Amino acid sequence: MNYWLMKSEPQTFGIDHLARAARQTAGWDGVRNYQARNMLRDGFRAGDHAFFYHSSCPEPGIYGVIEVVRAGHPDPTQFDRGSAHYDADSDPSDPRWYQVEVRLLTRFSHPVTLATLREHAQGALRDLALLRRGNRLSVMPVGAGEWKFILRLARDSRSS
DNA sequence: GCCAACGTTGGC
DNA sequence: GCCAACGTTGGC
Repeated sequence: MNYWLMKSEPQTFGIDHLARAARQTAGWDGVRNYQARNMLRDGFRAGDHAFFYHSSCPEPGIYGVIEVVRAGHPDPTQFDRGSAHYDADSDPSDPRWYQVEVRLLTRFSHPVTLATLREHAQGALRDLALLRRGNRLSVMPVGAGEWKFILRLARDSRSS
């Protein structure tokens, strides 16, 4: 099983949206970055887990855990003229953009904030892609050790 | 709203 | 292929 971190702006699609979705499942669409696309297409497997990260909001951080229920497949919004993510240059016979389908597993009662993650930037989370300077990837891998460590932070913040 | 950092575009 | 201009991301 692989571990990931997936970013979204809660104004657009946050963990509450996923919680209210049918079967608490949704396509993670709209990713328009080639490096992220490659991970969605080639790296994600059904059964993988991911942190749901909220960006560009009052309290950036990890708000819960989601599970990949369907591996990479073409993102339908690229062919939808009405979509903000429509891509006129994408060829249906050779789609350019991919999505995965995710299901909500756990919503943390308190988020693991970016500030908390940064407290460990020199320690257990020194290799976390999220904390790398200038990182703008919306999808990124998380190591097994980092995963466990962050889950522990979530548990600790719950009891505080 | 500001700004740093990065990706993409397009002229050459 | 280079690189300047531009657009986007995302924290603050």
